Amino acid sequence: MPYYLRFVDAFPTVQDLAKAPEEQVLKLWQGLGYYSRARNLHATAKIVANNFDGQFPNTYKELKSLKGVGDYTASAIASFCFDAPEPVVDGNVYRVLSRYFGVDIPINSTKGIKYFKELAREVMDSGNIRDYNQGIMEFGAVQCAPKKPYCLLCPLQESCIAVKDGKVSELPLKLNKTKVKNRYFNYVIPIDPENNTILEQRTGKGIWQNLYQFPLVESDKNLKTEELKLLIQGNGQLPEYESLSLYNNETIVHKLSHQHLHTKFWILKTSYILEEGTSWKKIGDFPVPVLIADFIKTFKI
DNA sequence: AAGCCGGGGAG
DNA sequence: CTCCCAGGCTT
Repeated sequence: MPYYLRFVDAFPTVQDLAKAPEEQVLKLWQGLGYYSRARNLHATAKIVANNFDGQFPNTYKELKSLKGVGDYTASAIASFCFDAPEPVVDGNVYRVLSRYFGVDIPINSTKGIKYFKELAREVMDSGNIRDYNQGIMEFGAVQCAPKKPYCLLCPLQESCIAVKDGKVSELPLKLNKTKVKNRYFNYVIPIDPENNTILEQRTGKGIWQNLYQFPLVESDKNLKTEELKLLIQGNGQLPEYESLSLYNNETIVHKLSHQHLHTKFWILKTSYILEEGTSWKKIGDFPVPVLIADFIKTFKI
């Protein structure tokens, strides 16, 4: 709610969002993760403002053509906002349908995605699509929960196949475990005599696209001070240092679903004035990943 | 079809 | 600690 309220306060209309700089959008999104959603939302606002005269399209097909709007979101908007008879299939719906009908097709397989969408369409209440769609999702979230669902007091327990077969805890079936990759991050925080530092924007692919961070030295293992010193020798992006010291004695392990980031923060004191740098007072203006935000919070310059 | 993308909460 | 969670895009 705090994120939502700040967001709509900053961008009351689609035009406001469309004309905002991406940095402001990302700053308001900071901490939520999945930053591509913020970028897609921003891109879609521009399309709606510029190509649709500020009017959201009202059909599933047109909605789905918007960036970041896939099958679920297009169905949700079309049904909630325009009363279109489109069934929503989110994680909750997968759970309710797979259990109630006893379907063990993996929900993340091509076959499963198609099967559950068709099943959802068959059982939906077209004449009351808003309440139906929101109801089945809420039912999945509150009653037919992932763990410890309330089967004993469930109004559907007598006709639920999973209850009958004792397979509630096994459904829905999902394939593919994510394997975790270990990465070793060394953030080097330059501090000059005027308390300037250096922030860089992450570009290209991968995590935290377009967010900011301190100069990063990635390695294939944890580094000792001398090893880092060797690596940053002749590194054009870092100034020569008076001192280089490790800030966190314990390596910080920042865990994403698919990556464990073993992180060390190094304080690099320099006597150069970082003309192109960022004043420490202003670093709060930049959108940064939680890992960086947590460091900034604890570090006293 | 498989992989990638973040962070938080529950137990 | 470990386990679990979602929807869309890219490769």
